[in-house]
Amino acid sequence: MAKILILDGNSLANRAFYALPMMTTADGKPTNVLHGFMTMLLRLLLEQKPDYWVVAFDKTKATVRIEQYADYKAQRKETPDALKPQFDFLKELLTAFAMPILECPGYEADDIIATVTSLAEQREWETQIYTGDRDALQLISPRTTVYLTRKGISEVDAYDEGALYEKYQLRPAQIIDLKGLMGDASDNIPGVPGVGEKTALKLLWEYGSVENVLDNIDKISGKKLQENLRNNTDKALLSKKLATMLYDIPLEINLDRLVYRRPDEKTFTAALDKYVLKSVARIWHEHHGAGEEGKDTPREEVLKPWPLCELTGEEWLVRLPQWQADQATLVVTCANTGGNPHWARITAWGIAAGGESFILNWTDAAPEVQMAFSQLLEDPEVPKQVADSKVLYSLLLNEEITLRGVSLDIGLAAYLINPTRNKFEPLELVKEYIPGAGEFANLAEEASALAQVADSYKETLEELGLSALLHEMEEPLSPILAEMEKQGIAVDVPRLQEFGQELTVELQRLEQEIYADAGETFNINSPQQLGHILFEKLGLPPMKKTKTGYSTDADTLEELRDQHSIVERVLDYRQLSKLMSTYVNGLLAQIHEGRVHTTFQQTVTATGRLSSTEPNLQNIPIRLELGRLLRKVFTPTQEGWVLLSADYSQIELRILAHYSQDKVLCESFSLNQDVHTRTASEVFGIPMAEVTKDLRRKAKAVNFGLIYGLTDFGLGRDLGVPRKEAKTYIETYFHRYEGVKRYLEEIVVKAKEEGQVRTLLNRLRRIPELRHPNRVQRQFGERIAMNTPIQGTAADIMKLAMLGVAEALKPYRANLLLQVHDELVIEVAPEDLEEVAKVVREEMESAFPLSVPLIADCKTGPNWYNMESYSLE
DNA sequence: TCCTCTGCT
DNA sequence: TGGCGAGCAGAGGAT
Repeated sequence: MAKILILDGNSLANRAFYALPMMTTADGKPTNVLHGFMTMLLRLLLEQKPDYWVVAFDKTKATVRIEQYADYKAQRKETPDALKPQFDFLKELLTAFAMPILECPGYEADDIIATVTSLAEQREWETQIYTGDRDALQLISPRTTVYLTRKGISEVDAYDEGALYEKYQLRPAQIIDLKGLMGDASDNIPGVPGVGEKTALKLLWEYGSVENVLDNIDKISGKKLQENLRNNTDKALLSKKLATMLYDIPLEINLDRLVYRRPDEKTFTAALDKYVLKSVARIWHEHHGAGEEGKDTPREEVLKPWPLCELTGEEWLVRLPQWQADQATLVVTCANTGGNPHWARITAWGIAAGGESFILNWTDAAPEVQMAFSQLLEDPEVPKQVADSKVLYSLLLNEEITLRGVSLDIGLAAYLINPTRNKFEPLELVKEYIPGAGEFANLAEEASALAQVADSYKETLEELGLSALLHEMEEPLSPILAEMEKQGIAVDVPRLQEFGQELTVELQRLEQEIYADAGETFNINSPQQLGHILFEKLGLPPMKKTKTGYSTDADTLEELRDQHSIVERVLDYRQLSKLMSTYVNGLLAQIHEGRVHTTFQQTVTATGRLSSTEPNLQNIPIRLELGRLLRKVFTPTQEGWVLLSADYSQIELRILAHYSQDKVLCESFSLNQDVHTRTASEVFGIPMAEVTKDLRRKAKAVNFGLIYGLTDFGLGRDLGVPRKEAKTYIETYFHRYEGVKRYLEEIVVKAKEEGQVRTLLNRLRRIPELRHPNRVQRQFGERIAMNTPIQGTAADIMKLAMLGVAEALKPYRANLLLQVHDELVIEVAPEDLEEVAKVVREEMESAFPLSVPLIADCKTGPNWYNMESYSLE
């Protein structure tokens, strides 16, 4: 994990000034701050060996906080004359030291620190903040520690979550509440009169936050205190706001630029001389001097490619069998002809083994050499470490080689360690542990760099308890996905073209009618132009706005449907045009020899689901009949075979039942009831037999909402009922399903404590949003905390099921084709259908035992549209 | 490259 | 106080 140090320049300079005796150069320039600051900096460099670091400074006096509160920092003493010029000297010195400096007009160093911290959190870096300002304690997290100066600046106290709790019994987010109540004399933040640290802490222990304290004034003991709180609610809330560090300052910050770099010796020495900082120079040369390699060698220099060993054809024929006999661990990378891995060809290999690196030109290799390397790749006993095994499986299938013995997929490892990261190129994977790594000159360097980080990945996986998930689920899934992609699904091209022609006719007709309605031609696909026609020319009432103008989305148009004939036509046009562009044309462009070969992305989603691209076969229309017809074009590849679709019934609600152990929900599944009908019966207080369609629909929306982190707003919008009504549904639901309520509350509390959630199979997702100062962001984090264990566990179970199904299908004439989150699509020879359906269902239902039954329903048919339920009983 | 819109679970 | 159910991919327009 990379480490970043963030220093509060103003705060530390102030501390240094008051802590150290006056020092001056011969011509009278004050230098005590320079001395103190640089000493600290060099010590941190030596002891902490940061990969990245930065000093933040206040830029000007006019801060956004003054706009909020005119007296902000008004009391503050004028900066002493001996300190003032030292800021410029210090910045000059730091620049000579190649230390990154950040300033932002109108904002304080605090806000820069908060912003950098939040960026570092996103990258999951270990973050250390050095400051004398206790406000920074609000930034503490599992990966962020705040070091507060004690006595001058040479001694610091480390505050992590534990230390903070020990000292104040507060969570980091409550620091701003503390300030809100007690204020801060040095910043002239008022707080509540008569409330000091003692009282503020007592109130927070009891009520948690400023808002909650103010909501419960009546319950607080002490008449005077009650009165003070009552008369100063504004001050308390304002003070809290002033103490909140701002994350979203208008400053482009590229964390990569904050990488530690060794200063240019001459420049730095000259600057030290200028300010006569002899002891600083001595420390620098003692520990960081030119001849002293290794002591503080920045990590960017650690990446030393293993020596490149060039082998002749004969030498390869000796070396390859040798590796195979030794069962040597190989790190393997390759280059290919580019484009889609489903048909790209491998051109060269990079190999790292035993401290040496190699390049094998594949295109021109002798057949014997190719054969020897193939054997190595196919030998399950020869462990291979790779960056992206699924792509490698695919590429090797094109060479008619079956890769076996992948012992570490570093890309998948990185995904499990942080499923929200989005870069998985080898260089990015290497940078995680060797931050300064530059571009690779060739494949050998790439392989040797990967080899040097492989163990670090393994350690991190072990620490996070993710090794089993990697080796027993994700890695074995990769070859299965590669096979599914390779197999592809057949598309009835003439039928698709015909469908496209029908759409085209309809589209042209609608287009003309819309132009006639509008009285002019325009681009219907442009929301902007459409908005102009609807709301300006035709005078329809705008319902809502987007960032760039009027909203013209389906909800809006639905509201306006009756007001003008153009509206319905636009809705129809949109539907058809989506089908035409995305599905007809999109699909036709992806067809190779009558089939489409999607790519399943295994490292994209934050929850552990797969995603599907080029083409996306996980969003083929089904809801509306017209779109659903598209499914007719998806057929088995072989004449006479049939498609089998098996999907989990209500898997997410079953997982919720398992997690929450809610009596009603569990009973509902154990009795195999229709869960939405049962919910309607509970919420509306009527027998199940009397539940109407409409009540069931409402209950269904509630059940769905639960999984996503229910809000009355969202439910109300979905059901088209007032928010208040939605609220009563939710309240009644939670009254009847107390276990669910308790579970959802507990998971949020736990997530806040740990800053992360896990699925049943231990998949991890960190949720930095939970400690974001913005409440909207925080609530977003809470919904993630509720949804991810459920959605992620469903993804886990499906992946386990796929491993079982793939194995179970081997004896049969059947191919796994698609996974659509809770559904598997398989093509199968009709004579094997009965048995295949049986084993698929068994594998899916027994993939992972929950405390309620898992049910998979099978359907079968000649294409993906005409599917009929298939049951064995 | 971002935004809006729409398709799926 | 205003803003919001979760997770994705792709097309087309505007910038």
